[in-house]
Amino acid sequence: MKELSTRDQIVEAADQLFYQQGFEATSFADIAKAVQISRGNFYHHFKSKDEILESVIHYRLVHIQSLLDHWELEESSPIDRIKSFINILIMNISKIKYYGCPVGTLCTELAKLNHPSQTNANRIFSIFRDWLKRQFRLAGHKKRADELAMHLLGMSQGVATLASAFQDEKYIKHEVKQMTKWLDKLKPKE
Amino acid sequence: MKELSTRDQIVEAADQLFYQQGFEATSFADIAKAVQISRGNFYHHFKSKDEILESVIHYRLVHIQSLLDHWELEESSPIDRIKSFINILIMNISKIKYYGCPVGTLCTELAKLNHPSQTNANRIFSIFRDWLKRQFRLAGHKKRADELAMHLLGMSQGVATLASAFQDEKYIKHEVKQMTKWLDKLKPKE
DNA sequence: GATTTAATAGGACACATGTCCTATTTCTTG
DNA sequence: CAAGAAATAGGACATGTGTCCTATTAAATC
Repeated sequence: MKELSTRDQIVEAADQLFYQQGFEATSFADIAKAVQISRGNFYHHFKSKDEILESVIHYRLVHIQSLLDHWELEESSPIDRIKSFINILIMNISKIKYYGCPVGTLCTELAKLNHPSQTNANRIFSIFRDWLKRQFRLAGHKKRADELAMHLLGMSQGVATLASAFQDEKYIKHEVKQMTKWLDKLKPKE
Repeated sequence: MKELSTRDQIVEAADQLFYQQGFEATSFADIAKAVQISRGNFYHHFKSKDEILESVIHYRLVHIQSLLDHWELEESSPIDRIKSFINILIMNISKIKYYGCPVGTLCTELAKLNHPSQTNANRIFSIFRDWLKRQFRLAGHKKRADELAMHLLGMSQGVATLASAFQDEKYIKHEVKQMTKWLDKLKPKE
């Protein structure tokens, strides 16, 4: 059991709550209650709600980057790395079933709110996009790398959205199989 | 120019605002201002915000159903009908670029709010799903009909989500082409 | 034309929320 | 140990929101 600073506890609690309830629907009081601190203490660490959001986005950026770095070392072939990406859907299947994709749902909400942090949140998508692009390029898809990256990103977004609407885990599993098959059949054209 | 009842004006304004700003982020005052009526008058037509939401969902259900019915009459082959569905992404491209899919984003938000109307909103997805399923079956895909319907629904959801995150119309157009190609290459297995 | 019903306006009210302030406690540092 | 800084608590405040009430006007019905 790690000893986390109050600030980190707040960020982690906010991260979860923003994911499960949405940013707007999550109040200061909600987060304070989750961490079991007073609102006053809260304000000592974060001057505003937007500041928490910034920290949560940064927290996610770092977390995801380290995940991708890990795969870069762990898996030997680019195709296997991409499969690790696809497998996120399986790893988080029970949460996705209820709350969809944490990245997609946040970006969508911030877009509607026209929130200043919108651009920063979209960077999370960009990290995935660039990483996937890199893997596809390494796999020999020189010119289509970005196109394929976007396609795969879009697929997983759609799966997450539908899965949460229909609360259907079986659908996720089936689509993951299809995506893996699609990946294996992909042949470099150049 | 049609003469719309105040009630219908409210529903249409709420429909737009819920799409562009989200349900939670849209206040009574916002809708009242859009229709240019007082809050008092407002409350005469709708007792609560949830009641407006119910009406908006019903409004969308009816609208979409009539759209699908129209395609059923207009297009002769099931494949062409499915292409009409795919083409929604092009018809609404400029709005999707900013706000994503009206169905997906609403269902996602209501899921996070754990809102009572969640089930009703998901019915919009079901209308599309059942209709697509029907078309695929007519096209000869007996056993895979629902699977293919869900796949196509998921694809378009993903496209809408990513397109709004990256504000990229070109991506939409490209994916639509891919989907159309995929559809043409689909061969019934039985 | 008189009476009832619907529509509209504008304000009142309770509540939650983000923000901020001021004490008190705990920790750090010289 | 003493002095300063950081952390925590709890309450104050303005604002916005959903809800509701009471008048006044317009429409409909007999």
